[in-house]
Amino acid sequence: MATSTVENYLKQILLEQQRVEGSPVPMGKVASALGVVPGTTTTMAKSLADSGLVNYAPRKGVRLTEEGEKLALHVLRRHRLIELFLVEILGLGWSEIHEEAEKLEHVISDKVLEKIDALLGFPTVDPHGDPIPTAKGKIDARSLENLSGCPLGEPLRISRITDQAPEFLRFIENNGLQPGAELKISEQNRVAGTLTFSLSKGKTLTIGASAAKKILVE
Amino acid sequence: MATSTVENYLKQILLEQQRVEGSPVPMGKVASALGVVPGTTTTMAKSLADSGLVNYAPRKGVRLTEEGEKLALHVLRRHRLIELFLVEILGLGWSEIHEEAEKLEHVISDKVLEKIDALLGFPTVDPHGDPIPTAKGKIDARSLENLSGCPLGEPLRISRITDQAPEFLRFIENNGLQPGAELKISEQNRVAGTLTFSLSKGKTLTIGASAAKKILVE
DNA sequence: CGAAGGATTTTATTTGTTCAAAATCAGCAA
DNA sequence: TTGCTGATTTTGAACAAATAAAATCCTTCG
Repeated sequence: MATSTVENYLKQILLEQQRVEGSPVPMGKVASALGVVPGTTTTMAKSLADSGLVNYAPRKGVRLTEEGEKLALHVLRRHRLIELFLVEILGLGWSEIHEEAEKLEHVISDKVLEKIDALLGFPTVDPHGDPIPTAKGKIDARSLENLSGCPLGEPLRISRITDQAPEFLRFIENNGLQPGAELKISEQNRVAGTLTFSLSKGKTLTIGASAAKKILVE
Repeated sequence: MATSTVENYLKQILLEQQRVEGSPVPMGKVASALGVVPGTTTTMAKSLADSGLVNYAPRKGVRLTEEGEKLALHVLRRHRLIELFLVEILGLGWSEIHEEAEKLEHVISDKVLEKIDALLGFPTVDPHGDPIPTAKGKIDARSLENLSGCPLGEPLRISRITDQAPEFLRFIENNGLQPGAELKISEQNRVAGTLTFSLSKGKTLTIGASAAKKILVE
């Protein structure tokens, strides 16, 4: 059985590789995502390759095999269902659930997971709007626009926040920018790197381009 | 911070030492309770002693220090609250919760634990009737009689089952012997080592002395 | 082309946890 | 007292995961 460490590597590789289609994930990316020194990931890459979970090309990077991806998706499913569970059932704050889920995802059995899934009514997205893989390993791969690339004036609905950092999430929460919130962009200043929009409740807000990139809408 | 392994040792030592008041817990007991070879526990005992969590007397055994006991009680609290949670909220079967809790108890944060505690209405016993230590580390130490030492004819109420083995718990469940069930002993055969009693619903059951010892009543 | 720089891999160590098997000890029995 | 037996400790080795620092390899730039 895969250790927590292995599960973390696989999950992280999955997350990295679904953002750059096709090419292998460089070891440096994996190392910084997991907070270990690069040397460690090289060692791990070899051992994952030995177990048939990734394809490893030295000096290039790794890519999940079919089996590795299946496992990674299962970990991701656990992670996201747990996050939703923590918010919906236990009433934890938006910004604190990621770390909790990070630990729980490795010890929750399938039995418990399916109970949670049922209790939540078989949801399809987690609190950040990230899609929850199904038990069979299917995941909604629909790609959304981020705020900074949207036309002015049109009504938009936030559907996903792609940054789990507590400070950022607290900012999102404090300003009512959770998935589901509706807004209209009123002004975009490319030079200043800012973007101004109004929320449905009339409030107006200005944020930087880097923050806007982390907010996906439809 | 204590690793899962350390937490397991402490919890197990606590469980052993509360059943034999005063004397140190021999290493052999610890080893078999944790399913490791005796040599391993000797090594661990020394390192726990170095951290000030136990007092270790070579060839005698270990005893928790105040600090060790505090930690152990906290682990036990997590374990028992989680068991109750799994039964009450997620609807898991009686006999399958122990193993689940065994893994979860090491990754649940205090924050989550207190949410669970509140959700359950601040319970004092887990599904097996075992007392749940408070957040402050107090535990109900009331000692109960076991079935095999009780007088005939008197009405008794089951309050605790002291064996977590799934097969035994399934037996208990199938015969309606959960904590709360009421019964009257009708016959005790010391020679045959059996004990017969009738449940409130009129059903009559005969069990062996070893099983009777694991059922505590009041 | 050749050197510089950044990313990656190697190598040698460390930490935590475990096992197998040999060595030691304590208490009891003859 | 001697010796046995069963419990405990020691010793040597393994595995998973990580680090630090030296070595190596691409790519690109002058």
